[in-house]
Amino acid sequence: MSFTLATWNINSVRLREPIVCKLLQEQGPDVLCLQECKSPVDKIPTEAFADLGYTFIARGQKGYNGVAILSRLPIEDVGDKDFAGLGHARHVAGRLENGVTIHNFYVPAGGDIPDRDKNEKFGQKLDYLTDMRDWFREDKPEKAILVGDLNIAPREDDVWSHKKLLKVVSHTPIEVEHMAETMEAGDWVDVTRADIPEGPLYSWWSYRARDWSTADKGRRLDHVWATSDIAKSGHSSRVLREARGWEKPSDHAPIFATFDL
DNA sequence: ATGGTAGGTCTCCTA
Repeated sequence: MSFTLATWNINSVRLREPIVCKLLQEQGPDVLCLQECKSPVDKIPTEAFADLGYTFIARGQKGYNGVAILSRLPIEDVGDKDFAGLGHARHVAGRLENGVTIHNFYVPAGGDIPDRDKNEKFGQKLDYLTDMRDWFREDKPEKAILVGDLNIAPREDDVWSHKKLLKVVSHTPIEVEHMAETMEAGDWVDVTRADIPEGPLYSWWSYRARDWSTADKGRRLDHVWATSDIAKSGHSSRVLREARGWEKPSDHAPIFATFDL
């Protein structure tokens, strides 16, 4: 069995219902994981997605955060976890009939100042990653895929300027360390980078840039990981960069990967 | 060094 999975920080699923449908129609992923739905679950516009053959699993809250998994394959809701006890809707998991578990994450952005003494949100981000690490250590994931907006660009070629971003939240050494520990704890493999080892693969460009594509000051904040037992079945990774230029775009582009299992 | 844009909600918070 082969299935294609996509992950996309949608920055309001209600406002962007048309481009979610466009993605489903034009790209036809079997599973689409969304982050920053910014909607209570009962206000997610699921009817249009259902008409295209997609069921959904979601966790939501008013105004902030929110994650959803749209799927045209049968999928079972296998729960969520409130990492770091923030009380935010940032994680949900589903299981496909082939036994593969899909974790959909929206890791806290962490505010502007990369110092937990001066900025509580940065501490929460680090704590969130530490809690993920401890959970994966305790309960070793198998046959699992982890996707989402992890809000960290770990490698030098994951940002437009490594030097200029070393002290910018998303690319600081302490965040990169925390991410590496989380990966190691779950024996996760970065499928996107296993597939495409070199060069920029940005998935986010600020709304504040005048000409985002020409300036191309992007970061790779969105990730597709798989546990090492199934990571080799992942292939055909890509970023749908054009989606950043669609009508009323999200500031993130979707990432794709296909798994043969 | 600074400010720039976007979304949700209800006046400013978050990204």
